[in-house]
Amino acid sequence: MDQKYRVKDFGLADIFECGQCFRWERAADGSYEGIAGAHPAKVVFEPSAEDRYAGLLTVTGFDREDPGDLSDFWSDYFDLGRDYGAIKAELSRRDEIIREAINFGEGIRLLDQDRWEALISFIISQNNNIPRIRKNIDGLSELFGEEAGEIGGRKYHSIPAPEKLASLTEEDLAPVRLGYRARYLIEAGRAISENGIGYLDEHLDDICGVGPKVASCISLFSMRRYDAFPIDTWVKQVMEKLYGITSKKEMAAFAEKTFGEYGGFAQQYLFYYIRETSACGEKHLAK
DNA sequence: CGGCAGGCGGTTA
DNA sequence: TAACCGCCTGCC
Repeated sequence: MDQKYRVKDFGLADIFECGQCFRWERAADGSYEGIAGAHPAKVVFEPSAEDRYAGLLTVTGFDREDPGDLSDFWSDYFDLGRDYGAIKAELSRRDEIIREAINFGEGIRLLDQDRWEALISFIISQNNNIPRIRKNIDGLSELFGEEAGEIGGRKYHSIPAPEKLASLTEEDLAPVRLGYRARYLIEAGRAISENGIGYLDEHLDDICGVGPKVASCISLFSMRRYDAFPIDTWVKQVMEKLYGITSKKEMAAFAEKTFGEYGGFAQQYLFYYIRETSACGEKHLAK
């Protein structure tokens, strides 16, 4: 069943390539196919003639079983209720330097992702590179997740549930090539299957394998903590380049002072900007 | 071959 | 509390 939305401040590449998610893939025509939680879908955006960041968004679901009405699910997922124009204007007003980054990623929106999916994804992301992160998540899902649907002959699987992960051994997970992260995933499975997903509200950083950066990503991308400002190697690069700040501590203080409750949005604009414009980013994308 | 990729846990001072 | 080190893996 198709869902159609009139959107603005919206760009598929900006949204899916700005570092917040790992399970969407660009097709030759610029549409994306992927899966959010247990919902596989094809996402098409047709920009208007006047504004390439405004137009018609069509989400076509390919759920294996009838999921019921997903119009609200996708609206929430793409954060369609938020006025990104206002956020961009406010950030630009607070800080002139970030304008360049915002101008570069005008179509970015913060996806409202599933907490369990975010927890697993960002544990896997540590000391890792994006192609391999994607590979790890796909492999984990294909081997141990539930079949969720099929798009054009390709089967999509959800990330295995906490109970499923808790039942596995590191040996079971060896084919996924997670390295030392396998143990962290199993322990996360145990923590959540025993205590429920609400455990993350108070104990996110008690989970083994979740340090400050990973916790910050999970908070921002799945717990609506929009003030979170994850500082990774890319953000370090861009803060040094644009602001001349060198220490992580100063970066955090600057972000809190300058971007405040919009830190997460600022982080996404900055991350995407440096990833897509730096020589390192170009090299990475070429592969 | 060493270096590195969207860090973290553990140890040490 | 801060600084440092080793780490699975895959690709340069």
